[in-house]
Amino acid sequence: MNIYDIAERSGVSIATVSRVLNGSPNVSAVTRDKVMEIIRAEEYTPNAFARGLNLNTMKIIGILCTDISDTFYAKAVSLVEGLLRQQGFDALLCCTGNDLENKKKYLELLLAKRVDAVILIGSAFKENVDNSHIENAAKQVPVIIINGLVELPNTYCVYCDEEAAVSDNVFLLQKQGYTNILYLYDTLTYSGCSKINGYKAGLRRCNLPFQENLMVQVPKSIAEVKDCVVDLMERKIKFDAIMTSEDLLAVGALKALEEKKQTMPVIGFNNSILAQCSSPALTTVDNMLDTLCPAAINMLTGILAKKSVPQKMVISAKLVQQDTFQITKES
Amino acid sequence: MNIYDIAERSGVSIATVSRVLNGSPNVSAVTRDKVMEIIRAEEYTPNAFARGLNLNTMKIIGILCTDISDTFYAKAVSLVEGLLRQQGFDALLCCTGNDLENKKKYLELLLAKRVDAVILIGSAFKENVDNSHIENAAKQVPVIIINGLVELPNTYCVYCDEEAAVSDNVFLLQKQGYTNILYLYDTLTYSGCSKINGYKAGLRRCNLPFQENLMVQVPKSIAEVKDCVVDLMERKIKFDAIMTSEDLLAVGALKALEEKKQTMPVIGFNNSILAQCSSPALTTVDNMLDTLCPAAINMLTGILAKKSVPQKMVISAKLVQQDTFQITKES
DNA sequence: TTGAAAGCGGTACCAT
DNA sequence: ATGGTACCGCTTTCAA
Repeated sequence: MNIYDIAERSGVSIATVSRVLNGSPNVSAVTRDKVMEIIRAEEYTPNAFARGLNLNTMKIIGILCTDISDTFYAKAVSLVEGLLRQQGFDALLCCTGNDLENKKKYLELLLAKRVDAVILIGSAFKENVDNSHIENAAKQVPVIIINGLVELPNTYCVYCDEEAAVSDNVFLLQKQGYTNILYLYDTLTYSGCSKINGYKAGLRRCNLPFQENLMVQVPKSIAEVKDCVVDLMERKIKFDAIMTSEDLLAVGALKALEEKKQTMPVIGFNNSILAQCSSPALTTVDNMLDTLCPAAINMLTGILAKKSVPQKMVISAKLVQQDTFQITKES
Repeated sequence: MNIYDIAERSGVSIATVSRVLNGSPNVSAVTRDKVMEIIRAEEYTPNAFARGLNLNTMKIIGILCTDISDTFYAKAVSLVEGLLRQQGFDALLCCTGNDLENKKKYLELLLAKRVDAVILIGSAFKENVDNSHIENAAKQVPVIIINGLVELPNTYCVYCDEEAAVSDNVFLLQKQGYTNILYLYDTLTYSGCSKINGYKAGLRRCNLPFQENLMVQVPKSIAEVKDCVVDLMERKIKFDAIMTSEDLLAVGALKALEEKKQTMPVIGFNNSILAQCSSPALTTVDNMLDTLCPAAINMLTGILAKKSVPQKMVISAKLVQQDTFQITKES
């Protein structure tokens, strides 16, 4: 069933059927009704490929993320997908993992499908050496980065000032007398590095020394983090508070503390469901996905509508105080 | 840049360029090399819409799930997306929520995009009354249901025997002397109902009475579940073990137990990351997504290759014993 | 091995 | 308000 069949059955030309389909005002009510009736009766749906070929768009946005089974990305994708749909777009999802070759390959796959734009979720897409794949992509379609920073033509970033957030946390901990702050991180993405910078900046701000052995890289696994932290404690590394680059790591740290029957402030990152699950509930940093995602989609629609939009938008994070650390009144 | 440009620049016809692009053997090596060189030099990518229009496929599979921010669905989508990509498909993601109207609407949106097949993740898509939308969809493309059961022409289901799993758990608990088992559930999807049936079947199997007030529906929120369970305890409802339809609910229950300084067996469902996060780590049921998803994709590729595949595949669940309940040796 | 040309199913311009 | 038709960029059949 195609537009020719509908035209024939309704006794009009395909041009008129097309007008009806696209809600053109230049159709008489009588004709419109007649055509619509046939369309409904035949349960006709226009061929999206043919439309795409003409209009050069199928209203599909490519979403790239490293791993959607990670609660943080899952939440981001969930928000983005919903917002895109509100705007009449579909979301083509592509999970790349952390391998650069895959990221490049998948980005090209998305572009080959002629998506209208690409949204990169997470800073894992900013490589430290070579961002040429993003640069090339941006030559074809707008590239929006959520929670990452890549400054190139036709790329737009919406992110949270995680560096400041971590620095602030160091400051808050120090203010309450915690001066040996263990910092656990997993990846060295742009975001990962920002947080480390924040950690160091926070220490400087508080005139605290940076201690090499208090900044440790751990695998992204609760059990392994737990083992690492237990190991640190058994090796008598001295620390009186823990900050992490991700809630998951903090949960591992909590398990270590529990095992060693110790207690100290712990601050996670991402305000994920894990922070509520752990016991005690984790104090964590909300990096404001609920704000970032709508902002990103606004940017996107602005860009596609050829409006002028800022290339960069920074939002400050928010500390969510649960059981593992509370700001005292005076601080 | 289109196939005509490439043809012109390489001094051949578009037919030949097309052959080169599609790896046809009927092209001389010389011609092939010449054309490929131009293609590379011009960074030409064939227009997917035009291809789609001809071949009537863009190799895109629609994925419907109710909520991808739920860890269970996130994991399923993650697996499915990766497997599809291995097979050269892209995934068009669509999160519907639980509203039937939305489910219908979004299913039609996917079909309008001419996806090659639809994968429904979760039993939430089997409505108790009206599954006509699925039936209609299946008239156009194969419909695969992961962890749900809908028996209609051109629909294929891969699911886990959750009823048996719950029943078995009741049996195991009873064997260790727990006879007043609280069952917490949230939704009454097909899966939700199966589990309830399993709970009742388990009780019958053990000659235990079904107690109305030990089967309670709760909101899908840790804090609210906790409040509910605390409330039950304060109302002196007697129970000595807890089973839930989802890990999240079990986490809430654990929080209640912690608050009331009580301890008893708790068994969650889904083997999600939440089960590892909670403290103590939750004993939970693995509904075998790692097996279900590959099986589903195998089915799908079989169907699209016009091979004969079974319409239904059932896999048994597996109890993952962590800290909140262990099977003793003799049981 | 290669090319010409007919579709695929729409959109939109130009007439009427 | 309506119709005729060129065109979007590719695949594929048929001839040569």
